[in-house]
Amino acid sequence: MAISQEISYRLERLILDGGLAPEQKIPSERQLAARLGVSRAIIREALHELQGRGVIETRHGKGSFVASMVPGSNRIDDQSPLMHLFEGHPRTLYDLLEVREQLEGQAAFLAAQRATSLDRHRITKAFRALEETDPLSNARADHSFHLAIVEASHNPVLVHVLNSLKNMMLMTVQASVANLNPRQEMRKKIVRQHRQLYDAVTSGKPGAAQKAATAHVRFVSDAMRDLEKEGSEVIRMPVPPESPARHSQTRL
Amino acid sequence: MAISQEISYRLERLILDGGLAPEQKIPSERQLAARLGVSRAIIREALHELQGRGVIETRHGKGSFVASMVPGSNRIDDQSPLMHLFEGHPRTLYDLLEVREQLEGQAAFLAAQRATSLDRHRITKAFRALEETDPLSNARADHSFHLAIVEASHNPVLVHVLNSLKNMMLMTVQASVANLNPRQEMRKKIVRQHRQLYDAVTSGKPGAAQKAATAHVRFVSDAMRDLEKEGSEVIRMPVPPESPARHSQTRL
DNA sequence: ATCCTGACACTGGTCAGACCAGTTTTTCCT
DNA sequence: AGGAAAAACTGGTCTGACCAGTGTCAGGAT
Repeated sequence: MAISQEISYRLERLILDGGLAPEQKIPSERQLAARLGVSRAIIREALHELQGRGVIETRHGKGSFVASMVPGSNRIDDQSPLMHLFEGHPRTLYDLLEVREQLEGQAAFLAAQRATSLDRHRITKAFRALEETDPLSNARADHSFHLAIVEASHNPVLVHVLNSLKNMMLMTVQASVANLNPRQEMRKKIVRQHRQLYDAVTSGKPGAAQKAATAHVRFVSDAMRDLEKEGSEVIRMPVPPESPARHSQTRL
Repeated sequence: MAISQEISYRLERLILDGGLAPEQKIPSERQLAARLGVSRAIIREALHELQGRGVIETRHGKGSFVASMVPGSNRIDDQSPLMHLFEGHPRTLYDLLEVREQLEGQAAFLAAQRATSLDRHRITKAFRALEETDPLSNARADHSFHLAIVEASHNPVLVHVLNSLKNMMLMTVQASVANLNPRQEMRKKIVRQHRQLYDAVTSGKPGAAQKAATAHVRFVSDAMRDLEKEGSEVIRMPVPPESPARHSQTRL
């Protein structure tokens, strides 16, 4: 393994083990180079690696600092590189929602057509949980609800594609919930949309289900766009990954 | 912002947009340095940043390569379990076409809305090639045509998702062409569908474009279903992978 | 005494050129 | 033609220089 990678690895370990606290300043590049007996270029490459990973931040003229991580100490290193792409490119959020709008609509359509009684049971369960859940853990309930519908589409490819987008979906759902929930009217509208979607799917109305799903995603997207205009922070930290027992998973 | 970060950003974007496909080799550090007019150290720092977030992989003596990651870090390629599913269960072909129908429709819709003159030029070129090509190499021309439209949607997520389905898409397109082309009436219909799609997209009619695209995919899907009933072999070997000169490459 | 100002000593950012170490291609001798 | 040496790639590392922000602190003007 390259030296720069060994060093980035060591530094990361040091930080994660608590040797270096968040916001704490990291020794200067020249100091590190001298102390570790390597050239400064190597140190810079190692730091850039950590930077790319979001572990540290670097400020010209000041130095490098351990990035302050989210409260809750979820340092579970995300498995999806795309996450990072995301953070840097907010526009991608809307690109994603654009695709989601379509796929969720299709999933709802197919779910309404194909859902078995077992599927409907799962969807109902998720829907109830969503209604009863406090807004805080709402993001996950929200996601579970949508997931149940997607799986009811009985299209493995659709499930797979959307599953690939899981992390990002979680993030957008999270973002939407985090930002939209505080607003009572928003929340009410969203709840109503969920109800419409639920009704359409469980009562077997494909067209209505599709409309409800696309409208829902569209609404969330538009709402976030508005929020952004107001200057609010839209992008949020991802929800810590969970791996719920996925029944469809076995089909893949 | 530092130059190295601008560069890593640009490369990232390039990859996101599908300009650089997974497993594809990135120009050598010295080439990039020369082409971008910066020192090699900068290039290395940028690459280390991308490396840190798992976007690329670097092999000593060989070069740097786009990590085979797909939206959500799940690869939907030959190594994917999906592919195995495929072999044993032709039904997946129709699941795939179901999703494609939707996404191609959306892509066509967006392309009709957003295509720049350059995009239209590319689409036109691909379309002409498609018309002039003999049925044998038609599969690739067909794919290129659809790809040009997808890229004109200017939605990186859409591009990337469809790009990760590339192998499977090629397979289906190939299957369709191989099976449908021999039948004169079929071929004529398909040509007419392509023409409709082309006209709608280049003349900026989103609704018509979407209809044309979904109808096309639907037609192909139905036609194959019919063929299957007749006992013909539908599934074919995938087209040998090629790495066509991607126009985005020049943006480096 | 207080407030500015400017020199200086930090910090990271960039560059040039060199050499080492793997990998691939080319060349040329057998 | 076959195979081994040589050359031409690739990334990995080092050195030393200079530029560009930031902070400090002494000294002069008020």
